[in-house]
Amino acid sequence: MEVTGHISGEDVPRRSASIWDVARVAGVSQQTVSRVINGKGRVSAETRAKVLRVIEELGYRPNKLARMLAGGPVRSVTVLTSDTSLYGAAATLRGMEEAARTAGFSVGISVLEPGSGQRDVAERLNRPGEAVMVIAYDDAGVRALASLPPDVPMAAAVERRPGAEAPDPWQVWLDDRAAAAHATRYLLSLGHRTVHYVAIPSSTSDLPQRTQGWADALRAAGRPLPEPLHGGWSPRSGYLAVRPLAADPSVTAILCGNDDLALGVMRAAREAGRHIPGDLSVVGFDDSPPAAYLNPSLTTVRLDFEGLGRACFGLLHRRLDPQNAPAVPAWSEPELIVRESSAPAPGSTF
Amino acid sequence: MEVTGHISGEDVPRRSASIWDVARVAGVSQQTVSRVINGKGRVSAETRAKVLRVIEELGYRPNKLARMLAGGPVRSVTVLTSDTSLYGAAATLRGMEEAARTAGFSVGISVLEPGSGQRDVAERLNRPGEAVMVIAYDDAGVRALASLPPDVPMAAAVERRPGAEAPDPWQVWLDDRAAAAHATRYLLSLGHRTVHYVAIPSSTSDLPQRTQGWADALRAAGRPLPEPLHGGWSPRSGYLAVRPLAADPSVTAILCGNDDLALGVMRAAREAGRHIPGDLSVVGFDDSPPAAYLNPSLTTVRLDFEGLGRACFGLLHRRLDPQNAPAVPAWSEPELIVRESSAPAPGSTF
DNA sequence: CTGAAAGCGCTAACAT
DNA sequence: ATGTTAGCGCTTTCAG
Repeated sequence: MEVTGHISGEDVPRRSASIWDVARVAGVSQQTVSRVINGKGRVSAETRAKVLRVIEELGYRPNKLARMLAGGPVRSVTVLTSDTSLYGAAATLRGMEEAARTAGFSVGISVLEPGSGQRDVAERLNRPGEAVMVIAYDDAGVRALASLPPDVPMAAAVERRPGAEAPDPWQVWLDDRAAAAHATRYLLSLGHRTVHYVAIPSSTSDLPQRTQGWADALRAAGRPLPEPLHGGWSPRSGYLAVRPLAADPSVTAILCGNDDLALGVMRAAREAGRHIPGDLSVVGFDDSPPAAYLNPSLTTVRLDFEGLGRACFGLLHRRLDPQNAPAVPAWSEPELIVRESSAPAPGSTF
Repeated sequence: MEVTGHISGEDVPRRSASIWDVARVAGVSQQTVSRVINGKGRVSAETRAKVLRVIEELGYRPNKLARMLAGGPVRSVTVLTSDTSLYGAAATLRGMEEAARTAGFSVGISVLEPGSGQRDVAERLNRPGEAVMVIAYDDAGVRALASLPPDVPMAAAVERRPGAEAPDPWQVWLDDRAAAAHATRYLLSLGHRTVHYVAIPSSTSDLPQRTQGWADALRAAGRPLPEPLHGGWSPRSGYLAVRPLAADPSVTAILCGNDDLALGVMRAAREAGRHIPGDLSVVGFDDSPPAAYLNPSLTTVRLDFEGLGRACFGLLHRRLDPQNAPAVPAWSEPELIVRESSAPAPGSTF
């Protein structure tokens, strides 16, 4: 047999270096290596240099698992969310991540399945007591929030629960209700007799915030309150929800629970031969990136999801470390962005 | 001082129960509890029942960290991806998750920052040797893939590297090149003299697959090859990239690197007074959910990202457990979906 | 400044 | 069928 061993047997370590290997090679105690890594406790410059050199040499990387197990500093958060392809959740997530990363936290994400139970949620935590953020805009998120063990340090971005008198101090939300009311009043001000509403799925058993705001405004103005239409999250669901009404000339203004629904609604209306905004005004919710480029461009409520996500992390940070965490950053209130999809009611004198 | 202690001192465990607590209360050894939990080794039905009861009582939940540290079965994957708000990445992620969850793996996600370096990627792994999937459609993803330590078991969804003779067996991809060529030939067949292209950012230093496919088709047909336009990922970037050309009547067909770009392109064209598809045909890439509902609805290349994600996990699974992992599922090839945004060239006799 | 010892919660290998 | 013994890789004590 030829001697080829020394080529492939190039001293490849079977398993990556541990803190002990570094200590051994550097000729110091394992504890000293730990000190160098964490910058805690005083170590002579010389020793530190040597240790760092060996770390480089061996390609040593600390094992997070072990560190956490041993009760090291937390510095990590898990975000529980469902369906990252929805704009609101994705944008909130971005805000959370940015803030967490900036504060030196590493962030992991775990996606909730629609059918996930209580047991399942607990299962996702690496260890009891891990820090968690929840994006609870839909049913799965709300359930996850509810089934989180009470001892875990957490903060959540939620749809505000209607009538919550003493809101959980570890939750943040946008004032969807006021925003929906504002958008509705805007449409009424254009001369529309009433406004129809296509709802996104509710995260609560009660009326969702956006639906309530819409109803608030209609009631306050003494206008007829149509039955809300039930959409999902997708353009397709908006299309299907509105198709039965699309041709009805008495329907002149539709508010949608999100921009994707609005897209489907506009298509259903066009297919029914109606012109937007001439015959029908459509207003969305979210101001997602495509909204400004649609045809017609979409009047919509801009929501500061990223800011909300940053604030949510701010809350968590203060909870974990009340002494040193900076103040929770503010976020923007919802704002109506008027574009091409809304106009005075047909036949109105505006 | 009044005696209120027994009210608040309600025996609340300061820290959650460990396997030892269960063992102690159940009057068995800690190992027996482990056996019950994992269903390994024989335990008498009686003992098992008692242990389970105590587990329930104490609300005991195993600590994943400790389990992993101790070398327990892996059953967990981390997905590295950048920007989950892009349709392609989000859909791939969904496929990966579904497949992994189905196979009994828990999946965590870590989002790559655009500027993340080599060191940073290694940092995200909980322990050396953790199983990883990478979604490498953009620069950050490709860099992460490259800087992954060679010993980690991984699989990746990638844009195919041009000219890769021996493709990595742990990678999956869609044939973007052929799909782009097909879409381009389709436009030429409608009588367009040539086709312009708005590119998404490249993940490689070489020409991206979609750009190549487009060029392939043009060259094969002996048509002029315009300089590709460089877009980003957003509708806005498509809008900005095309605006300079939008009014040019010699531009009658534009292929876009994704649907969002196409949205921006269509708007730029309309603002320049051009009618779609009468004056200008626009074709997208991805067939994202909104595509069918746009005005006009978008002709686009449907890409099976979810299937690709499932296949990617299949690959990883076989790598981790060649004996028992099922065959890697197939995924669909790209398919051109013709809708309203494309039509015969103006003045053509088709 | 540095080292030794104990233990985080769990599983795998040996006992019995 | 169950218990005992080692670690996994790290961070806290506590001693020098």
